[in-house]
This record gives sequence, structure tokens and C-alpha cells, in this order.
Amino acid sequence: MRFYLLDIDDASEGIVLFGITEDNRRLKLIDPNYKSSFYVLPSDTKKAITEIQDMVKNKSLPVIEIAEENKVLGGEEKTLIRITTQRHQDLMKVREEIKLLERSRGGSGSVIDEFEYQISAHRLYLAQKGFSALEWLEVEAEKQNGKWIVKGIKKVEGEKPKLRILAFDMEVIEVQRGTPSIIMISLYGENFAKVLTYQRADYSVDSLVVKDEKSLIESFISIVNDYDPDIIAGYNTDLYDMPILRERAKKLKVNINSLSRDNSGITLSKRARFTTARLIGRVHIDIFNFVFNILSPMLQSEQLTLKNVADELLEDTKIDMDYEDILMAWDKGKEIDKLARYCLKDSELVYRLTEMLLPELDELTKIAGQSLFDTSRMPYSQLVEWYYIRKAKEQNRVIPNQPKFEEIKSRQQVTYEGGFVKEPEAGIHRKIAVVDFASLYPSIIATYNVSVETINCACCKDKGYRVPRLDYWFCKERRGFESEAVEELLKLRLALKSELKGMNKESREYIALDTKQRALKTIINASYGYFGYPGSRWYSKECAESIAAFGRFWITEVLKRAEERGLHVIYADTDSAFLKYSGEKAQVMDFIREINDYLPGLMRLDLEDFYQKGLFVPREKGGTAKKRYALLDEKGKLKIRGLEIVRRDLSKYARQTQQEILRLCLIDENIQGAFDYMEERIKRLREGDFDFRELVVYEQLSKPVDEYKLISPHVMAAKRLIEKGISVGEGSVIGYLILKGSGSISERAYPVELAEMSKIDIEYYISNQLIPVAMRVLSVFKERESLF
DNA sequence: ACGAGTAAAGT
DNA sequence: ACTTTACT
Repeated sequence: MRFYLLDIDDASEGIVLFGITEDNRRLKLIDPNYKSSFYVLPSDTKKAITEIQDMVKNKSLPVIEIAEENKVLGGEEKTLIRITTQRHQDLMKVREEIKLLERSRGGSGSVIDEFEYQISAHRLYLAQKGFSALEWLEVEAEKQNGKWIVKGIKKVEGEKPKLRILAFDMEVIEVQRGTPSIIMISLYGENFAKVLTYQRADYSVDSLVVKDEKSLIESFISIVNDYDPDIIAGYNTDLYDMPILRERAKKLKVNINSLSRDNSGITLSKRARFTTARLIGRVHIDIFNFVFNILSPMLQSEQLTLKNVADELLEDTKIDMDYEDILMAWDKGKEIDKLARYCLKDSELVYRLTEMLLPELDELTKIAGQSLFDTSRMPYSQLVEWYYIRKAKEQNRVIPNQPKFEEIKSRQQVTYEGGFVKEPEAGIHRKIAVVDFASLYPSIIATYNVSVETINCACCKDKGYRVPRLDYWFCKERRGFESEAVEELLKLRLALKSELKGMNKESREYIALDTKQRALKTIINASYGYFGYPGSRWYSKECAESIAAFGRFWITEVLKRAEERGLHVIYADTDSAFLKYSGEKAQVMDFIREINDYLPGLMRLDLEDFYQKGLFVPREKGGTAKKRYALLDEKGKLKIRGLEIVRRDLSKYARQTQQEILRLCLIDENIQGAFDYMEERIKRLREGDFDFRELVVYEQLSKPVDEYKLISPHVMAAKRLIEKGISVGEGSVIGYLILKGSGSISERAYPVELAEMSKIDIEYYISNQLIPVAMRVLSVFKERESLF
């Protein structure tokens, strides 16, 4: 049969595969043929095998096979010992014993190290076989005692089947402190929208009113069973909705086992810092994870709330209700229909976000070669790592171990020099061309064979690729693993990009290929960071350092050659250069062509865009600020980087003032008007003509409140929230206002929830926010009027 | 523990 | 010096 893989799990009978058949049935298969094993690196193979055999016999270890196997380890062919155990759970136990043969553990020293004992069976199964969730498998299976048992299995091509997606959202109130109750649950799917609750009212949405919380949960379970979704989606449901649902169901004695397809209910597992909630056999996607891990750098939102993310990605928004409103609605029955609409709207937004983001998740899943449940929760580092693990398996390589805690700690201490940033020339510049390298660091990795096993190789001391100004080189004899893996993705993406060029942007094919291209970009761009990431299995600070050094070399080379061609360099940062062209644009295009003829391998310089004008502002302590500028493109659109306008640690009022001043100066070139505008904004503030929300400053807590040595305003505001019993902690974004009174600014910082609006210290906002921010732009003109 | 360094600014 | 945020 043909089988589309959705989810995968480990069980005592074997690997459990959940998926969809060609005739659209949901099916569970068991593959009993996969045996878990791990590898031992011996110093003396014969001796190690004898010692292991003795140990297995004497301690009756559950080992079913001990075999020699040739593997690639650290770029070398090596003979390793493969140890296969009865069950996957036995791996760790057996490894603990074999570890005792290491010399450092007091053993004879016949064993040096062990590998692959810590990876879960189903993940290794996928990597080993080259299978991935959301791909088709050709399966030969037999029914035995009501279970489908896999006899043979291989990968095949096929069309994407239609997945059933169901989004949900719960409203929870605390009747007593610390005891949450679920009062409402909404569900949203294709042609399906329903609200469940237990308070009677005249609802304007499709609703089911039941008698209490217990029957609410029962109805929810029964709807999920009827709809039988492949994907259950929510927002922040790993940490909030799922644990509460599980807790309440337990308390109220509701059986929720059928939420999953293996009748195990909700499986919560605590990882290092967060919890995940699995519904084995279905895929629970918590969209927040993907937004937080992958999309957040691309988003403008200050906080990644469902409201902000929906506003930005869907251009649709939540219904406005805060916790107090929800309590009022429930307790007083006032606006309870609004509550129902609010709850359903959340599910709708989650459903639409899932529909929108699933294609990209789908592509990432196939590159990483793991389950959708896992990949939807992976940070960049994990996506790269699983892609490498899959490639390593293809090449008969041993997967390097994860670093131990101490190793991570010591790796964190090491830093190195990064990108080159040129100090810009302050003021206004005209006719600017911005050029940048296409994927600079990844193209360096591919071009210079940058890999853990090719750095400072013995064979190329005199002839390897030399790293500029550092005592490192890369091998020219053997291809490096990471370099080849990154090159493969780069080439795939280049092929897709050129295919996309002639296509209709609205077409289905274009959108599909573009999504694939974006997913590749995500992993490609993380490859450099992964070398220097302390938790990496393929870690090499030297490689990361070398990549940055090659980067500095090439950007300065571009700057030097630009000046030689009469293109004046205004600014440069890491992989981009701002060039002033006096004559025609062709001058720039010629220059780019010339550089590209000169650049090695996959390295390429592109034109980012042409700009009419650019503005660079002075720095507080002299000189010109780096990473802070505004550009005006040829369509009259402003592109602003680093300036206070784009920072949340300034009030909106100050930011808007700077934005308008910038517009007046850069677009209208009305400097007098800009000065007048600043004065008008100050006057308006003094006259009380503003909304207090425009003065709120937002800052994030990066650790628990009591760990701060320095009490900055947002920490003080957070402390005041905690005093009032409002829980805030690591990661909370605190909005605060500075009020009148005595003492330092921190002492006068109040959270917006507790601040008295009449006491806002207007003069603080004028002297500390408005004037400095406005003058940062205006000072350019005061001192350099001659530019106009 | 869950990509990196460079840089600016405030308290 | 510590902390946070933004840029690439």
C-alpha cells in the first residue's frame, strides 16, 4: 500500500507509523524490523570485542548483536563496534556499562568513546532510512491480530493529500487563585466553526451549551473524534491550553485518551526550558513555536501575541477583550455573546495562520527529515542539525555526540571577531547604490571547503585555502561534510530561483517553488551560526571565525575596488556596501559584473537597490553612528534601520515625532518645517493633547526579576506588578510610564496597568525622549546646512 | 541550551 | 558595568 507519513512514535513492538493511505484512510502501522543500536569506538578492536562479550555475558546485558562495522568518523574510515540491543530503552543502560571500559573510567582502555546512544529510536529510524514525515512510502504490510505489521518499506513520490486541520482556543478563568476553570472552547476547521460553553445566552455564532465544565470537555473530545483532524493547531497551546485541559480533565474525571490516535491522550514532555504537548498520531502544532523560533526576526511585532502576529501576517485582528472583560462577561452575563465571538475569532485566526504557514513547515520538515510535530518546534540550530544528521547517515558517517553541559559552558566563553562595519559619513548623501553579497557566509562555507574535518588538515599545510590574517587553512584534497551539505542546499536554491524568474507570480507553481526556496534559505542562513553555537554537534569556533575572516576580507576587497572605480563608499556592514555613484547607474552595474568575474566559487555580489537619498546621523559621543540610517528609494519609500523609530524601548510619541521629522527633512527637504514640527509636538505634550498609550515604553525581562543587580525602569515596573499579584517573569514585556515625583527615573517607573495618568512626567518625556531623538536627525542639518 | 558578533544607548 | 535592542 501507499502510505503518507504524518507522525511517528516508539513502542515496544517497534516503530509506530501514523499516516494516510491512498484511499484516504487514517492508519497505524508497526515496523518491528528496526533494531536500536549504538556505536563504540575502540582503541583495540579485538580486545574491546572480547571485553564487551564478557561483560554482556557476566552482567546478562540485553544485547542481541555485537558486530564490527566500517564507518566514517572525523573524516577517517574507522572500524567501530555496533551494539544492538533488545529494546531501545536498553541502549542507555548498556552504554553506561560499556563506558566503564574507557580508561578514564578505570577500565582497560580498550574503548575510547560511544556514539548515537542518546537519539530516540523513531528519529534515528527516519534519518537512517531517509524517510520524512509528509512524504509517501510504499509499504508491504500484513494484518496480524488486528495490527498492520510492516514487512517491507521504501520511499516513493506522490501528490500531497488534503490534511484535515482543526484549530482550537480555550477561555480560562481562575475561580479561586491558582485553580483555573475552562469556561469556553472554540473550534475552527474547513466549513466548521463552533463554540462550546456552559452558560446559556442568545449566541450569534454556532454554539453548543452544555451543563458544566465536565461536559464541556466531553463535548470537545467528541467533536475532535468526529472531525478526526490530522492537525490540531493552537497558539501557545504547548504551555497553556494543553496542560490546563489535561489537568482539568484529570480533576473532573473525563477520559481524554481519544484526543490522540494511539489512545494515550495528551503527552506532556518537559525539555530544557519549555514543555511540549503531543497527541500521538495527530500533529499538534503550536503556531507560537514556529513564529517564535523562525518567523520572529522577520516580524515587526513588539510582542509575539496572537493579536500582533495576526495583524501583521493576516491583516485581520482579534476581537478586543482583556481578562477583566472576560471575567465580567462570564460572571455578570454581560456581553457573553461577545466573549463567544472573541473565542471563535481566535480559533479562526489560528486556523488561517496554520493554513498560511503549513507549506513552509512542510518544506522544512522534508529538509530536516523529521516529524512535523518536531520540526514545527525546532529552532534554527536543530533544523540544521537534523539536516546534517540525515546527510551523515547517507554517507555512512557516525553522528557526533552532543556536547555535555560543562563543554557547552566552556564553549560559551570563547568569542571571536565578527563582521566588518565601516563608520559612515554623517549627513545626507544622494545617488546611492546598495550592493550586497548573496548569502555571504554560506557561500564562503561552500567555496572554501569550510568543515570541522578540513580545517588545518595535515595534507594542505602549504597549499590549502588560507584564511586571511589567521593561522588557519582548509583542505583542497578532500571534500568537507558541512561544506558539501551547505553547497547542496545553495545549489538547490539557485536552481529554484532561476526557475522562478520567468514564472507568473500568482501561479500555484510559483508559490510552491517560492515556499521551498524560502525554507532552504532559512536553513542555509543558519549554517554559519551553527558552527559557533555551543550546543552544536558539528561545532568549530575556528570554522566560524574563519568564515567571518573571509567575509571581512571580501567586503573590504569590494570597498577597495569600488573606490578604484570612482564609486565612493559611504557605509558598509558585514556583507553590504553603500556606494555613491556620480554618473549613470551603469557604472554600478559594470562594477558588480567586474567583481563577480573576480569572486571565487559560489560567491556573488548583487545589487540590492538604488536610492535617491540616504541619511546618516551622529553618535552621542562623537563620530557617526553605525547601523542607524534612513534611505529613500526611487519610489519615494523610506527604509529605516536602527533609528529610534524602529525601537520599542522608546515611546511611540517620540518615535512618531522622529519619523515625521525624517520625512520632512529627507523627502520634503523642509528643515525649518521639521524644527517647527518638533516644537509643536513639545507644545502638544505640555498641553496634554496626547493619548497616554503613546508614552508607554516597552522592555523585555531577560531573566527573573529578583536576579537583576541593576534596577532599571522596566525591572522596577515589573516588581510593582508582582506586588499586585500580577505574574510576570522571564520573557515578559513590560510597558511602563515615568510619573512625576522625586527619586531616580527607575523609582518613578510604573507599569501602565497601575500608573495614574494625571501624574505622567511630561517634562521627562520632552527632555529624555523627544528632544534627543528629534535632534539626532536635526543636528545633521544645523551643522551642515551647506549640503542643501 | 536551543544561530553568531557588532554596535548604540540608557541607567 | 549592566542591560536591552537592533543590524547583518
